[in-house]
This record gives sequence, structure tokens and C-alpha cells, in this order.
Amino acid sequence: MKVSREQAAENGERILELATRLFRERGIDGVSVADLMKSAGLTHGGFYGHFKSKQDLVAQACGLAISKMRQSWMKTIGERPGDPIQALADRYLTNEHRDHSGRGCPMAALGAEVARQGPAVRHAVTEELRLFFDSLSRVLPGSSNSARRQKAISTYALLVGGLVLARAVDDPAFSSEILHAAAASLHKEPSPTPVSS
Amino acid sequence: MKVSREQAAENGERILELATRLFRERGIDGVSVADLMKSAGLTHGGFYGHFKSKQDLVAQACGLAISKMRQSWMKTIGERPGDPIQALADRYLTNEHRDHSGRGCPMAALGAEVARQGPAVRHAVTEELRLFFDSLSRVLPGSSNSARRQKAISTYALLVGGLVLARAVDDPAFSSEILHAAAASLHKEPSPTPVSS
DNA sequence: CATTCTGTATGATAATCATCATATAAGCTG
DNA sequence: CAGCTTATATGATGATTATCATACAGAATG
Repeated sequence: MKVSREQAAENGERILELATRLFRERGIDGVSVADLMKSAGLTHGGFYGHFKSKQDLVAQACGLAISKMRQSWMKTIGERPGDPIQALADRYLTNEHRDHSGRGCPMAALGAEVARQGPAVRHAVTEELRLFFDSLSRVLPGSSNSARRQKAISTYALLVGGLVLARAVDDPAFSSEILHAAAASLHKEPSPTPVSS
Repeated sequence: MKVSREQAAENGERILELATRLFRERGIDGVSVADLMKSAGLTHGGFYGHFKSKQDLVAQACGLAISKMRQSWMKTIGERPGDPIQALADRYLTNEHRDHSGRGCPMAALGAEVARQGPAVRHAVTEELRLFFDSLSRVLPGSSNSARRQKAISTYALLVGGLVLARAVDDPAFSSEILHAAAASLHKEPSPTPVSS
């Protein structure tokens, strides 16, 4: 069966978006091409009409996921401009986010696995992360450009690490404690101490 | 060929220690039983004389890796008791650590993958992480028990997240920037602001 | 030295994987 | 409506996987 040109393009997008979810849920190695295509309601052979290889899909999926995260973070900050870091932490360090990796932060779900992927994937992730930190630095408070950028990176690192640890642990109380400890460490500095750079 | 009882026990330990390294380097899914046994100088069939299943090995390997990390951290702190957090960050957030995951932090290398493993693995990781945070809280400075514990968890989260991000990125300059940004965020608080809990 | 025990090797199992060649059906173009 | 184009389906490829049954060599034990 063939489908309309329009339908085909939509199928490609559906496969890609489905991949961003399944990869985050099961890991990159945990999703086979056949699995993915079946979930999209298609058969496995058609995959290679849409993507050059699985690596190609992984690169696109990782890039897309980070790009969407950037847009979502900007939206979150726009809704509470007074305390952006608090707004982000409140959304990020939750049991909800911990328990639904499929729609959550791609770096927390796939960061370590990305480090072992091929050049195309690494490059896509690198460039999207650059954009992400650029955007985030621009909207964080801080006395200098470099201080804002440092804050953007270290805040994100704390969130990612906190979520990774909270997910690894199987005791819900312990897991919540980790999330709260990470959140608490962001409270401490209501106004950033002036930096002598 | 059979080996002495002593030799056999040593073989088992060698397989286990080799696994802690290979898993961190290539991921859990990235190491097959045959690969592992070949690296240990044995053939694949003998594996099941030492371990009940691959999951069994993974659980033991993860537990052992975290336990060894705890001991190594305590040693690091013992060598510079005045500024433990600085001592840890100096050792952790380095290009050296980033580039040699095999001997590095197990949670940074395997955290996300652990979250998708079976109950035995999750449980082993949870209990070893508990011991880890218990030990770490005990040697960090802080006004109260809970403040020290919160500091232990959030500091570790920051380190793990920073390393994961630094490893995901393929540009060395960008990667170093991430490591330095994470380190800088630990400098800022020479004496922790009193907490009103 | 004889017997038992067991760690390892060999080889087979069935399942799963990414990838591709081919066929076909149907949209698109003229 | 005729012919070209192409997205998808079917099925096969060879490689890789975890696991297990069996055999045996040689250590452990008396």
C-alpha cells in the first residue's frame, strides 16, 4: 500500500517523534527498528525509506528532543520571569518528571548513552546543547554574561544529576529525598553573591 | 580444563571486576557475556558457573563499583580534610575523569541505564547509594545533620550531571567549559549560609 | 591411588537485531 | 486515462544475543 505524499511526510514525523519518546523510555539500545515501526503502525522494512540508518534517526531524535526542551524551558521562564531558576526546578525535580522519562529531559534519560554514540549523534547533541545554554543564559539573572552562563550550565547539571540519581533508586522515599535535596541547594542563594571576575 | 578451587574463585573476581570496568565503558547492553568472558581469557559457557544470570552479574558489578567509589571518596577527603567538597570536585570534574569512564563514577556512566534494569540491580544500587550518602554526610561540614546530608546529595548530583553533560558533548572546549562551570558553582559558598530549619 | 566433585570448554538453541532486495499498490504527472 | 514514481510490505540476510546441556580434565578427598 502506498499513501499520499502528505501522508508519507506525516508518517516520517510520527516515527521521529515516537522515537524521541521511546528512546527516553527504554534507552537507544532498548528500541529496535522493528519495535519502533510497529508502534507507529507500520512494518519494519519501510523504515529505511525515511531514514538513512538507525544512527541517522538517533541523531535527529536527540536533536529534536533537546530543541523541544529548550522551547519548553523558555516558555516556563516566560510564565514566571521573577524567579526563573525556581520555576525550572519546580517543574523539573518532581516525582511526575522522574516517573515519565518518555516526555522528560533527554539528557537525563540519554546523556550517558549519547556519549557512546557515533559522531553524527554527538554532533547533533552538542549543537543543540549550545543553543540551549545560549538561550538559558540570556534569561537568567546575573551580574555578567559569563556569570549567567556559568549559572545556566551548573543549574542544568544539578537538575540532570538529581533526576538521574532519583531514577536509579528504587525506594520512593529515598528518591524523593534526592529530588528535594537538589531543589534545596538551589534555594540557598536568593540573590547571587557578586562575582569578582 | 579444570583449575584449582583457588584459581576458580580468582577467576570469578576477575570477571566481576572486569565487568565493572566494561559496563562503565560501553554500557550494560554494550557488553555481551561472550565479550566479557573473552576479555577475561575464558570461554562464554563458563560464565554461568560463576553467576546465576547476566542480571545477577550486573547487580553485583553495580554494587561493587559504588562501594569502591565510596571508599575512594573517603580516602580523598581524608587527604584534604579542610575542604572536602573542593577536594572531591578537583578530582571529579577533570578531563581525565571524563575521558576514562571505565574507572570512573558508576552513576555518571550507568545511572540512566540502571533505572531501566530489573529489581535486583535497582535494589543493589539503592542500598549502596544509601551507604555512600551516609558516609559522605558524615564527613562534610554543616550546621546540622540534615544540612550535611542535603549538601552531600546535592553536591553529588551536581558532579554527576556535570560529568554526564561533559561526556555527551563532542567539542573539547565546550566540554571543559561545562566541567569548569560545575566546579565554579561549588566555590561560591565558602561558609554555608545558616539554614533556618 | 581411586573416587568424587566441579570449573571450564564445546556446541547448540531460539530469539533478536539492523539492513537490504524485491515486489506491489497506489498516488502523482502529463 | 496512461505511465512514471515511490512509500510501504514482505521476506531474507548474516550477525549477535543470553542461556543451557553435555563432556571432560583435573583438582579435592578419602
